[in-house]
Amino acid sequence: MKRKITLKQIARELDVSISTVSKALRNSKEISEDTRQKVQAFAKLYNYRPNNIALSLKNRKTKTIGIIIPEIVHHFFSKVIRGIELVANKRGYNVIVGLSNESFDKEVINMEMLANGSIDGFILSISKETLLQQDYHHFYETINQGMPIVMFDRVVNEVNCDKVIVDDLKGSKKAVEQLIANGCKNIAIITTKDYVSVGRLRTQGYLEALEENKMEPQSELILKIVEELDSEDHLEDLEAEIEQLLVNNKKIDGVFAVNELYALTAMKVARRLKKKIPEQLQVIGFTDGVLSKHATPSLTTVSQHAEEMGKKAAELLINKLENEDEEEYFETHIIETEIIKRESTK
Amino acid sequence: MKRKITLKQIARELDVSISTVSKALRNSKEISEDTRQKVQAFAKLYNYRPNNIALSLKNRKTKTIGIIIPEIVHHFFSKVIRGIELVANKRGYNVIVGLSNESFDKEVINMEMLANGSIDGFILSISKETLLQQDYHHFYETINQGMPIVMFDRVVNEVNCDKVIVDDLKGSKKAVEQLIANGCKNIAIITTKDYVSVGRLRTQGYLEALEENKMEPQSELILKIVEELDSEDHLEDLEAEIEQLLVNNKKIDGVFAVNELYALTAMKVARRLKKKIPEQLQVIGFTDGVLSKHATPSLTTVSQHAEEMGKKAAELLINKLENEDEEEYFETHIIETEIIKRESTK
DNA sequence: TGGGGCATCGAAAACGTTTTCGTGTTAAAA
DNA sequence: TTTTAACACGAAAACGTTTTCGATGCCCCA
Repeated sequence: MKRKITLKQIARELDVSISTVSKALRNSKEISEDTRQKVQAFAKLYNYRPNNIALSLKNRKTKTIGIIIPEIVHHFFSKVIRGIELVANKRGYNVIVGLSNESFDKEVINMEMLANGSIDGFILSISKETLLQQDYHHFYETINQGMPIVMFDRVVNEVNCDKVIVDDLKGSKKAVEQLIANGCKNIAIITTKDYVSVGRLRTQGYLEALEENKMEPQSELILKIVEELDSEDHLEDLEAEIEQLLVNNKKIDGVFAVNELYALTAMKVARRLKKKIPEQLQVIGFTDGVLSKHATPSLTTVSQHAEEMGKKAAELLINKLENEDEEEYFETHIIETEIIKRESTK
Repeated sequence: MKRKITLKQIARELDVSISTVSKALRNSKEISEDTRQKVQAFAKLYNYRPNNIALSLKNRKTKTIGIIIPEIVHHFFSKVIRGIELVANKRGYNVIVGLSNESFDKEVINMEMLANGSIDGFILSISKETLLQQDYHHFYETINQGMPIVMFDRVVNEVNCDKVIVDDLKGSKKAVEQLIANGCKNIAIITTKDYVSVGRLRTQGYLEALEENKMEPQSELILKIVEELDSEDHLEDLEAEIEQLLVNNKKIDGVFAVNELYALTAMKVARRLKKKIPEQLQVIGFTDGVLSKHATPSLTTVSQHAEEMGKKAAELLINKLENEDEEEYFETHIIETEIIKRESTK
């Protein structure tokens, strides 16, 4: 077991100074052809690689970017990570991830751990608890210390930074319009509580679509799920709530769900209630994940191009990192949604 | 925008030496109560945090572990990451991920990027291409440099390191035995080519189960899929192959698939062929993912406890990192599988 | 012969820590 | 009064780089 070789060791072996070795390896013309060859040969033989940590300390940049997301076992987030990793790697950056697990405290702790020199900038999606408490001091502080942040998907207006979002409002509007065009007269929405910004916006899109089509919104067709039911352990409760919605409102012929789980559960309940999909009930979900494609019937969804989001976020961040001199200017990039038609709609 | 404050700045402001500041902050009793208070107050006021990079350089350890996986948009791998992150964080470590994208070159490059001081050890799952080429020099080299590796799931005997695997053989054997117990007489297997170790082992488990139950293996019931068809773009080809299997062998009344996708596709094809599940055809899949739970009918699976694997791998690695003095000793931890019964079996 | 200029190299600082060792001061012991 | 020991602090090295600035030696030309 031999430790990694350093400049100092090479210098000692070849009986030259450390500076000479360093310069020789970087092909400085200060060094004679002879010594250059000698040093490079030796370095190659011993497979010398500069120590990243030392370089980070010297350059005051680590060439790694920190990702903070609420959850990684999630198709959307893992796709975003893949996108980030793709462009990050291409541009010579590494990626270090922290999970907030939807908790405010873990979000703060994770950010503090990484902000102490480990990374050059953040790409993050805000945890639900943080959104609920509306406490954003940790974002302000890191930004204040000169560390750029790019937020994606779950963002917040109060914080001044680059953002990458999907056009939730327009996306859900398009989805509901699709249902209307398909002949639905009574469209229900299954959404989250309003403090989740994406839920709120999607609800708003639903309402706007109805309004613009002269359809009266009916409060009993709007089901706002408390997030506790999102967990796998509470599937039955979720089913019960949706079942109640469908049973109490037999006229419902279209369902727009703000995520995959809600949509699939709705289809499951509908099947139990002997409602034919899409003949009697059409369903569209937001978030195009694996489930949608492989469901029976397969689910029509609003795709939010998660990987694109990741790529864009990484580009924004790295651009900012590599042009520090630029004046302050924050961009909010909107990723267009796209309706992917499958079997759950006519 | 104020940069993060350093010991040197504190020292200058308070007109003491850097060493004094450092000691005061670490509550050294070398420092008088007075100065200690003064320094700590000042540090708190300016929210001083030691620079991680400097600490890493000094201590020659980074307190971060590198993960290399073939793919992150994958329920199994993201669950493993979550497990790793959980115990890593609890023990004060960060996690940095690299994706090999099933490519040998990217695996090597990623490992080289991280091995130059950025991390203390690796947790990885080998890419398919590496398994195919059987070129493991990058593993040997990093181990040789004193950097420990823990492999999980896709491991290889040739490399001497800690491993965490699921008992693929026993797991698939249990699954097939379950099918036999449920009355299946002609059980097909949908598996991968043999160079994927997990595929090979699961096939072996299938064969052993048949043998021990005095059932003759029939080569026409063994379908080995080339990995190119795994991609989302080749779903039709995959379906075609499976359809051929089922059409050519009408007697098949049980299917064991080595992953979720194969199992779900089998069910889809069966439905098209008007085969009732589970009455006429029972299906069990390996890998318990989201798809299984939400499929219709929901899929009976062999769960491999991905999160447990991650946790165990992280524990093995960190233990090794924190007891460097120990003599060489490598452990292969086997995670027990568990059959989760759902609707696709009787 | 003296000096200018070039080619080649080394010393040292810097990045931000921790830690060892030394030093000066003061109070207690002899 | 002198010696000793405790106390409080600072200097410096070390981790592994890169880079600036000198320093040497040599050749060439006046």
